[in-house]
Amino acid sequence: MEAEQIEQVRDFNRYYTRRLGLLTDQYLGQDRPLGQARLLFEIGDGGDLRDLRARLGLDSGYLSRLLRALEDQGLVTVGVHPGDGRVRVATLTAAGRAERADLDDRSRERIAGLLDGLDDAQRDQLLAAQRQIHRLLRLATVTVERVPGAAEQARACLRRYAAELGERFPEGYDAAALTPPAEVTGEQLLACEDGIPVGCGLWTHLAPDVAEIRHLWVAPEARGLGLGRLLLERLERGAAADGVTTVRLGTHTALTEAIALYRRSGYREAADYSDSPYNQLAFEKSLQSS
Amino acid sequence: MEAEQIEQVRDFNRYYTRRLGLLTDQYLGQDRPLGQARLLFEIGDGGDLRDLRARLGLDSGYLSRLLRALEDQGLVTVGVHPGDGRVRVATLTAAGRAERADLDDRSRERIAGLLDGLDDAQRDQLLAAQRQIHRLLRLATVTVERVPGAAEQARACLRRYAAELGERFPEGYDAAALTPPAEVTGEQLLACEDGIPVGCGLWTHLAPDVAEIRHLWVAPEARGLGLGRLLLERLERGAAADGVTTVRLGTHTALTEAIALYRRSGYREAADYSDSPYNQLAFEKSLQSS
DNA sequence: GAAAACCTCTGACCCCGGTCAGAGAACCTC
DNA sequence: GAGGTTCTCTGACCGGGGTCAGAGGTTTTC
Repeated sequence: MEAEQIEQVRDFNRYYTRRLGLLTDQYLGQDRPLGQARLLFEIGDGGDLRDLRARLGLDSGYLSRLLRALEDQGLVTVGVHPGDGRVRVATLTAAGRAERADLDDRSRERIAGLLDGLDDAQRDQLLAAQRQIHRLLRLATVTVERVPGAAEQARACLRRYAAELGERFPEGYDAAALTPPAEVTGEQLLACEDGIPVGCGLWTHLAPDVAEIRHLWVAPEARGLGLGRLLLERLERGAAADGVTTVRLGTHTALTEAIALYRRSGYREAADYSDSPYNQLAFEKSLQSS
Repeated sequence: MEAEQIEQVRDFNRYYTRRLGLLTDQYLGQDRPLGQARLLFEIGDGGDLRDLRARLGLDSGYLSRLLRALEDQGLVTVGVHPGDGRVRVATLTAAGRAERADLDDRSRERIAGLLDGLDDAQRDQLLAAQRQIHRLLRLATVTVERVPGAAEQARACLRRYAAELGERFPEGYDAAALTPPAEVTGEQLLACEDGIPVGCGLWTHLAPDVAEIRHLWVAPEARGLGLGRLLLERLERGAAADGVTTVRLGTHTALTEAIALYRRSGYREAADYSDSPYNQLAFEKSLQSS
């Protein structure tokens, strides 16, 4: 990686935070301490203090005092949780909601003021570039790790996968078919974003030089990042390193994005090799060592 | 402007600042208060306390205490200004320079760690998108205002313009030729970024329905933003509103970017209308009312 | 029903960023 | 050289963010 690229990113960050400081921090800290403002937003439609503390990462004493301040201003009421007398819940009063909406408006106005200086085409360019950066940064922070077949996080992914297939297949889906093989002879990968699982995939041996890729799935909230391609490439690389020269996989005609991904990645339709009723299409790819 | 666009910008800002908080603030405030870290950077190769105060916007008492803290840590020495005994100057010690370099490195490493998750093509995309945003934000914050012909900031622009022409014209340039007409019958525009002049331009009447555009210039530090085009459009719009149907302008063959801009903007080469020796090329455009 | 676990609040405390008033030294002007 | 100006430092002060220990309730467990 070039030092110049790093410098450019730093420059951009400097510029952007400076501009943003003018756009964001000030609007929040208008006449209210920042902590209070953040809390006002986070309370939203009410919440346990326990939750709020966790979400904002606050000390219990600190939170308590912030809430008192907001209560004194008539923006918040704190009551007892109906189910558990130890827990307390905060809710916004009408004045609190108005105040929050007001902060929100001011923020929006600032952004509008900025966008005002651009014409339509330029605005579209700006938004497109932002989407691009957002996408790339998310992708860059995703970690992909090898995990044992029984890993709980991987199973959680498979459960979500099964639920999705049940919705998407016209004939429904029997979750039993997704159970991972008793022992994975290849490897299973788990993708996490900020510690939360957002994708998985595995390959096993069908023969010493033939592998099957299965359970390749990306969580809906992480789609469009290019994570499917990333997982697929890692799986292929792992298999190739293990002597595999041919990769097969089966899929269902309802999974159109997956099929498109396979085609883009060099897979060609092949004779069916599986007896699963859900594998309506079979694909194959030879791995050239590179 | 669509509410949705504003929301998207806000979302991006939220995401980016969160990510950046992990990338930037922490590295600075590693084990040193933020104020001290900023000061460490700003001192650089030494500087008057007076300057530092102005640049960082600090109270003299506060600065004094920050410096004491850094001095106690052996990172900075404060001496007397050779020329003026009242003024004091701060310089980094070897340890101070090392510390600064260290902070710098840590920042760089964070960025490198982020970019690590991307392949070459994605990195290029990221940088391109950042450049795009940077450009558009700068353009969005530029203000363009009508100013009287004698405005000091406009004259400053013209002086810089003349200096540049002197360098770029093989035959040199006589600054007298740039003096604005005694009275501008049209209007003069001044573009400023953060209050600093970065461009200018004006039009005057050659006849009731014919205008000449002159002194269209963009400061080197603001080139590539699309500011030239912006100024040109505003001038044309202003002239059109005043009944002008034909705009003329003359330029020099050495000013290739300007010529390209005129061509892009619908100007066609025309017969020379001016007697200025620097106007080697003449352009003309009819304004259709729109 | 007693002990343990859980949740919240209170008071005390810390550091940092920031401001103010005034003292003191050096400089400039006349 | 007197008097005003400029620059810096010191001490005092404030508010906000943040942490800690412990008191006091409520709930769960045994």
